[in-house]
Amino acid sequence: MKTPSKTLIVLPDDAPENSSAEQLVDALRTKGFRITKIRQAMIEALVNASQPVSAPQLLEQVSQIHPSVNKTTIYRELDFLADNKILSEIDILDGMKRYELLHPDHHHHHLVCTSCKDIQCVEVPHHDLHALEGKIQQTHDFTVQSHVLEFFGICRKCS
Amino acid sequence: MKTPSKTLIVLPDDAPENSSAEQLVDALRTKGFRITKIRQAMIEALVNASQPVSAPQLLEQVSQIHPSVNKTTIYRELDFLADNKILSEIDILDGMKRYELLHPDHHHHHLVCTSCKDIQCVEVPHHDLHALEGKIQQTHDFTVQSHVLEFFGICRKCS
DNA sequence: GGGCTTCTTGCGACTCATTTGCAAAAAGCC
DNA sequence: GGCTTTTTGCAAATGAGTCGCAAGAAGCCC
Repeated sequence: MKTPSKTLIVLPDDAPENSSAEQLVDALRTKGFRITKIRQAMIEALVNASQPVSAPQLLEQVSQIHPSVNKTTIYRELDFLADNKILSEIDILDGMKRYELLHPDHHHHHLVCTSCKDIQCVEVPHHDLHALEGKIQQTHDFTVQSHVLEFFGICRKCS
Repeated sequence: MKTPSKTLIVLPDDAPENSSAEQLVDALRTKGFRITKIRQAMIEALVNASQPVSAPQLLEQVSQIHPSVNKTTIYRELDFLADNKILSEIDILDGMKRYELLHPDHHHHHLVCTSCKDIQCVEVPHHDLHALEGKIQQTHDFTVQSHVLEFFGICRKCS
């Protein structure tokens, strides 16, 4: 079975980005927020990132363009971007949070290689999880707002 | 639909513990490990815990019996117990790991209340996740070793 | 019980992600 | 340009988790 099954959609590495830095910046400007050099640089770094990035990684990247950026600014900006639904936080259990662009129309999960720490995306059929969440709601009187589903293992390169 | 469905087994709050502190201690002794006062106290605390506990929480609990315990000991002991398949680690995204007894015959997930931080358990039908892992293996050349699946939302008391 | 070996523990210092308060700097707007 | 409000930098603090090492306890044999 070499072709992707109907219930598991492979995200090709060269999938077109569906939100560019300019679009995101414009949306923020429209909402009345200021567009500073650092905000701009962070959004660009995040748009260009091939994998979820951590705050320390972003600090290093942004420092190359704006050598005086402070880590506090990076953290505050990450919170700001997450509050504005531009970023989502993910946790690969290595002691720090990572961030990636939030694509409003598609929600995916990750394959984390425990050897090289590489992170791939997988799209999991959502009706299954939704059905499950519905059952949880009924049997546990619990209103599910979100979930975390990540897979850990060994990627092709490391196996 | 008031009765639990076939695919979602509710774990009642008063479910009998299937591993007592004595059994766990005996198993460790049989494997040749020493049973120290702190090891004993930690196992008891974990057996009696109604929810997954963090290292700082355990430190506080154990301190009440052994006021001189050091946090380093707590962390080392948690690693030891996890290595010996007595504990499993869980992550509710609040910045620290939590631990609970590992029940070899049943694997479950959690419902984390984002308001009061209460954690309930849910057993999720495993064949679904296994089927998914099999597909991931084929389509991504990725050998899945473990996964994390946790649900976040609002519990009955907080709604 | 005494002594021995090895496993555990306490201590102190350290790392590192993340947070806080405050005053200075920059953005957007008139 | 000047004003108001948002952002930023800095310095210091917090808090989880880790490390090296020497002292303390468990289990064991006599």
